[in-house]
Amino acid sequence: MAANSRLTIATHALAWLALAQRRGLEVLTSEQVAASVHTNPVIIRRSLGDLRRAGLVEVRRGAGAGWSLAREPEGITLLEVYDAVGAQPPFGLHHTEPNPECPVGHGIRPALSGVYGRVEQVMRRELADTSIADVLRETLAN
Amino acid sequence: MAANSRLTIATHALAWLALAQRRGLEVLTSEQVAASVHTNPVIIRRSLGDLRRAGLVEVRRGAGAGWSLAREPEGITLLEVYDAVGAQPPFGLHHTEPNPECPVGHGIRPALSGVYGRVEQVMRRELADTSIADVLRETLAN
DNA sequence: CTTGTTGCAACAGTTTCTGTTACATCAAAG
DNA sequence: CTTTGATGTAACAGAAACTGTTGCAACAAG
Repeated sequence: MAANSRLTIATHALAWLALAQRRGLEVLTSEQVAASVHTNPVIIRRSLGDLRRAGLVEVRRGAGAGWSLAREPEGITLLEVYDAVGAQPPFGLHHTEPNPECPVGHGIRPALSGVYGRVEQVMRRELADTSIADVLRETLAN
Repeated sequence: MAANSRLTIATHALAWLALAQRRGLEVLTSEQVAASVHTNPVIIRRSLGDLRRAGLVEVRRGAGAGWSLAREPEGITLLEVYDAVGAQPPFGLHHTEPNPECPVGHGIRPALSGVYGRVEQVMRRELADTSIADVLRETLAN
C-alpha cells in the first residue's frame, strides 16, 4: 500500500453522498458507499468519521441509519476534506537533529521550514479552489 | 520513520557542498557530509547518487575521492532535486478500481487526476522558484 | 424486543523509509 | 605495482503508516 489515498476515499464518499442526495436518497449506509468505492465498510466508517468530526457530514445511528452531507456540496472544499482526514504533509525535516556546529546543520531547518511552508500554502490554495460540487460535475462528465 | 525526508537530506547535502566550494574545498567525502546531516554515510551516497544520475553533482572515486557540485548553486532548483530523489506524489488514487457501474465510481478517477495534477503543478512551480543558493543564504542567516 | 447500523479495538499483511554491515570496485599516491 | 581511502551496492533489520479484516459493544427505529 504505497500512496496515501485518504483524500481520494473521502472525496469519493462525499461526491457519492452529494449525488444520492440530489436523487432524493436521504442517507447512505457505509456499506452502500463501500460498494461504490470498492472497499471495506469499516474503511468508509473511519473516513466518514473523520469528516463527521470536522462537521462535513452527519450520521444517524440505529436501524435505518446512514450518512448524509451536513452542507451543500458547493460549500465543501477539498481543503476542508484534506484537513479533516489528517494526511501527513508532503515533506519532512531531518529525523535526527543535524550537527549544530556546522553552519549548514545549524540553520537549515528553519530555512527549509520556510520553503516547505510556502509550498504547502500554494497547495492549500489550490485545494480550496475546488468543491465537492466541482468534483461531482467533472466526474459525471466522464 | 514517518515523513519523507529525502528532499531535506539531498538539499542539505547540496547546500553544504556549495558552502564548502565557496570556502575553497574542492570535494567533500560522504562521511564529511554525513557528519553535518548527522546520519550514516551510506544514506548520503544513496542520496548523492540520485543527484549524480540527474547531473547535479559530480563524484571522484579512488583515494582522495569525494563529491562536488556540477553547476553553480544559483542554477540548481529544488524542483530538480525533488525530481532527482524520486519522492512519491502527495496524493494517490484508489488502490482498487472503484465500481464502474456507479456513476461516481466510473468517473471519479479522471476527475481527481485533474485536481491532483493542478496541485502538483503549483507545488512544482514553487519549488522551481527556490535555488540551492537561496537555501544556503537563508540557512546562514539563522 | 428485534433488527440493522455505526463505533471502535485489535490484528495481519504490505509497503516505504531509514539505518547498518559487509564487501567488491576503483583510482590516486607513493 | 602495491597501498590506501573512498565510492557503489546488495542484503537485512527495525520502525512507521496505511489498508483491509474480524469481532463485538452501543445504539435507535419500528
